[in-house]
Amino acid sequence: MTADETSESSTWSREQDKAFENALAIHPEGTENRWEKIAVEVTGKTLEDVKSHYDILVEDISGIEAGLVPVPCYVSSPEGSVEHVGEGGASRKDENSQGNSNHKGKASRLDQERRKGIAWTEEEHRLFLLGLEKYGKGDWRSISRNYVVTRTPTQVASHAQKYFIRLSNSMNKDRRRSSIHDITSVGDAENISTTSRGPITGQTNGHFTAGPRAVL
DNA sequence: GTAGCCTAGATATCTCCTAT
DNA sequence: ATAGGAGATATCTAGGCTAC
Repeated sequence: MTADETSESSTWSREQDKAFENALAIHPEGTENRWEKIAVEVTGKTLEDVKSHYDILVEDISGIEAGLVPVPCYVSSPEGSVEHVGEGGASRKDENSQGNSNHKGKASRLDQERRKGIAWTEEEHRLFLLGLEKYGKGDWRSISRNYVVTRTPTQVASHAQKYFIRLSNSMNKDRRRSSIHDITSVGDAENISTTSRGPITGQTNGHFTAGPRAVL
């Protein structure tokens, strides 16, 4: 994303961005007069503005999908926690749920294996939001494969879990520490500590659910 | 400086869906 | 009908931040 930051006419404030994201979710593809409705929601922006903003977003996604946009690559930390890239999700799960039901144990857990983990970067989180917007809630595999390629589906799901918890909590509590989950739209990166409401909630088609059993 | 609280990532387990 | 795969949810643990 660069275009909208350079040209003044297309400068988007955080609030506008959030309103835009909100509107996108509220008026999914297929909605009649979608862009007009979205433009109404985003104060200070015209129909053309929101359209071009969306185009930029789409271009961004295309670039990411085409591998043109470099993403941080944490292939294997010292402990080898993030190797992913591929069908990650199943990997560990297979080992656990498949045969080793005997050790729910931490024994094999290499005590230290659990620790830390690599913190999500804003970039990853934004990719996550993009993927969430495109594939919707539940399709962690696709999001992992096409957007947050540095994370396994399991990691994405875990991140999503916390994200949505944070989201629902933040509705009621203003008194929260800032966190990466405060970035609720792809253009919200610099606004981490502000009270952001206008989250991408995984509504791809106007419905909240994407997975077979929508909970959360 | 210390204690307590909050956040976030990882992991374990359960449930449901789909393929064979 | 069964097995395997995938997502959802609960819980644990570590680190960071805030208040005292």
